[in-house]
Amino acid sequence: MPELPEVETARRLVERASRGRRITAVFTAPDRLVFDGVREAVLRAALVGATVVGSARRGKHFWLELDRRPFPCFHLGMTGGFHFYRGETGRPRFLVLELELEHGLRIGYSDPRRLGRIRLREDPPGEAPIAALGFDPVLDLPGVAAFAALVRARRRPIKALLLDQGFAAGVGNWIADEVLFQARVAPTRSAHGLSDAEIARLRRALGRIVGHAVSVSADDARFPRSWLFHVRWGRKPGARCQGHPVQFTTVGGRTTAWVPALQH
DNA sequence: CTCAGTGTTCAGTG
DNA sequence: TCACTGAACACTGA
Repeated sequence: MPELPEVETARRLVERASRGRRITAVFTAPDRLVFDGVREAVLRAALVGATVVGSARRGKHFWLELDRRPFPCFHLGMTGGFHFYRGETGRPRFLVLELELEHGLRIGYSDPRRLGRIRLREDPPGEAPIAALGFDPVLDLPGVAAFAALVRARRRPIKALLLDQGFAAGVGNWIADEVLFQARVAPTRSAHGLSDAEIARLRRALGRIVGHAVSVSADDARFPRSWLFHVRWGRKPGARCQGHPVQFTTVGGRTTAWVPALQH
């Protein structure tokens, strides 16, 4: 489920496994889609022999910092994920990239639907596509006044704005729905027409939800029972949240779960 | 067998 | 410029 909290959790796991270690071997699957134009030989030359010194994230993108540039950058799409194992027998299905580290641990990136992307960048935050991202709710959440100005500059439905990575980097479908639910704002409302109080509630909900999800390593079993999250999957007819019916519609081109009795 | 889906980008339209 | 729609990417699982 790679939205911001899942990506941050993946980043921490990958960094913990690799920081201070040299990359001794690289395996790549022949996948021109995920590698987004990066040739295998170029990727291999960039990675083999380099030592991982850290990592960073912005929105749903994260990258490994090496002892030399360029750095490998990852976007997990909808189905990308990391696996940790030793030996070739532990390889996951749909493996796209595998890094073998000097202590023998292998980090495999697999992506069944191949919507993720792996790129090389000299300066990840200063170059496309990361440079075009909006604020990150964990790193950069604007103050109330700045947040209100950003929101009111647009006339799109507020849910479509929340999903726009150029507005808030890292917000995906479930976070957008959860933020609107907890802020008690209907997803179809025009961003331009929201009141000061509604915008303040949206900002607080965004910070609180993303902060909590990150603090529990994106483990949804540890999300509070009151969250809409637990009933939004599967479009179950008759689903209820906090005693009220859940409505499923499409907003901003995405499946949207909301509670009309509580969101106005 | 059919269809929706945790994401993004691009072409086309208004 | 803004905003919206649909398609494309490719596969799983209900």
